[in-house]
This record gives sequence, structure tokens and C-alpha cells, in this order.
Amino acid sequence: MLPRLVVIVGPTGAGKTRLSLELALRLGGEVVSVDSQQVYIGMDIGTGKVTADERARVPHHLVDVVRPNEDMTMARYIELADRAIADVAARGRVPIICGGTGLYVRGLLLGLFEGPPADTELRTELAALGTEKLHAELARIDPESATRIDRNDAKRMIRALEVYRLTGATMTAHQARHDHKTMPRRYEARLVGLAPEREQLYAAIDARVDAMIASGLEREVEALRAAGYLPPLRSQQAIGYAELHEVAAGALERGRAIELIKRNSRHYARRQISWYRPDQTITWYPSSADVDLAELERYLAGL
RNA sequence: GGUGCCAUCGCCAAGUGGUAAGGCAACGGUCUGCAAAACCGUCAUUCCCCAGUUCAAAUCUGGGUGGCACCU
Repeated sequence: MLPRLVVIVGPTGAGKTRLSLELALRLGGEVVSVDSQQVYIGMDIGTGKVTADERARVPHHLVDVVRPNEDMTMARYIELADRAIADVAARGRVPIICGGTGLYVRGLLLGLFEGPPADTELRTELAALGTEKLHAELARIDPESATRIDRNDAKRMIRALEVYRLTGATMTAHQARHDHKTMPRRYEARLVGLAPEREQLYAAIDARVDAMIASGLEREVEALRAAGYLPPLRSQQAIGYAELHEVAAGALERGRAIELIKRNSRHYARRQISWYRPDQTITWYPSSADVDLAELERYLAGL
């Protein structure tokens, strides 16, 4: 039997980590992180991981699971998260899902359509076509997707064509059989959203970036470089890392980089907000202090 | 005090008589195997103020205000 889940969502800097720790300590829970960057070993400061000390008090899952030269994918993530949740529950502990990566949260709750994994070679081949031809080709084989996906959005057009070439069925057909809009969730879950007032959130983000720099983010990037983990890697394009790699390469001035990290973090927060906003099942709170922990406790107990 | 230059969206900035480019920021949105990614949309009826010339002024003229530079 699947455990009930409390899922903490919201933009970066909203206080998700703090709430997850509080809940975990109160309920005897373990945190299952839903973060596409915290999975990387050696990327601690810039991804805002909890400290070793905090992890000693509250076990965390799906943090530090791959090396920076490996790529995490949504499918892989879901597989690992399912297992972690089951393990935690099997031990009689409460899994607390804490996630900034909206796509992964959705994937965990709704699953993926039965599709083929990424085919790097095919993607490279398709990418060479250019957006115009991609769109024409997509319009020919899957007009619905061609309408739905913007004609400049190469990534999604490539995925749609990839799915078709590898399965012989269109993305539209696959998604119709696995419709996120109508299907039941894979877990029963209570979604708790943290949504600070915008100005306050931005100020918190800026301060957090300064704190990351002060705690040695640059040293962390140096260590990654020394280990041979360099920018073309997906992991090294994360906010805070990409900019500092440029500084290390002499292509960007340090002060400007810090400014950019702040700006990019704010942009990221905006995207997260707009990702979660339409989800009517999320209960929003201005800050972690406003959340009714006792109520969540009753929910998890099945009351 | 004098002389010169300048004043266009929150910031940078094009436009020098024909009815306000662009970039950044901001804001809204999309998202089904790269998502801290990729992509889309909105954003000056108005150009410091007042008066004038003209069919027509951000663009020309006069005055005012503000900034910068040099001189005294």
C-alpha cells in the first residue's frame, strides 16, 4: 500500500528546506528531495543542499546520487524516488517530498507516457535540421503537436519527432493514452506551497546568493574544474556554476557574475511560480511559519 | 557669474519635420524521458516644462527647469 505524501513546493528561496526539516523532525520523517541539481555529488553550496549536520538529524534521499558527468533524467528520477519513498515507508517512517523541480514533481505524481528514452544520436541528427524543417516535419506527421509546440521550440519538436521515429506512434497518441489532465495520481498527496510576497522573495534570493559566495561557492567550482567537470556538462550549466565557470575561464568579471547569478535565480523563481500556480490542488502559505503542521500530521495519519 | 554640450519607458539607447527601433529589467504564460533547461507573449497615444513656427514637431525657434564639462 502506497504511503500518503506531503509534497512541499514553491520557488527557490521560499523556505521549502526549512519546512521540510521541521516537518521531518516533528513526524519522524525522511526527506525525499525533488531537485534536478541536488542529485549531483560535489555540488553542495550552489544547489542549496542541506548541511551534513542537518542530514545527520534528518535522512535525505535523492541528494548526491550521481556524479556531475552523468545526466539525470526525469524517468530515472521517478524510478529512484519511487524506490526511496517505498523504503522510507517500509521502515515505518514518513516520506516528506520537498521539491523545486516542478517537472519532476509532476512526473512523480502523474508518471510518464510509455515512451522511448532519449536517443542522443537521433537528437543530434534532428537538431541539424533547424527549427523550420523540424516544424514542417512535425506538421506532416503529428499536426496536433505541431500546433501545440511553438515553432521555435526545437527541444520539444525534437522530442516529439524522436518519439514518433522510435515508436511509430505520435506524441499526441502517446499522451492521449496517458493524459495528465484526467488521470489519477500515482500517490495520494497533499501539496503545500510556499509563496512569499515577490519583493521579499527576491530579496531573500539575492541574500542567499551572497551567502553562497561567502561560504565558498567559488572554491566548489574550482574543485569541480580540477576534477574535470566542465561546462558543456548539463550539471555545470546550473545557476551559480555556469557563471563562475565563465569567471574561471576569464570570460566574465566576478562582480558581474554574482549579479548574473542573482538575476538568473530570480528568473528561475519566476518560472517555478508560473509552473506551480495553475495547480489547484496546492494549498499556499506566505511562509513556512504559516503552515499548520498539526493539520498535516493528521492528514498523514489518515485522519 | 559666463560659455558650450545634453535632456526619449525603471536602466542603456535609435530616431534630426511625416506620425516613437532595439537591448536589459519587469510582468504574464507554455512545459509528459536535457527542466537551475528550452520557448512564447505584454510593456512610451508619447519624447523635461511652457509658448511659438508648420498641413504635420521627439525632431525647428524662444523662454524656463535639470544635468555634465570648461572658464571666471
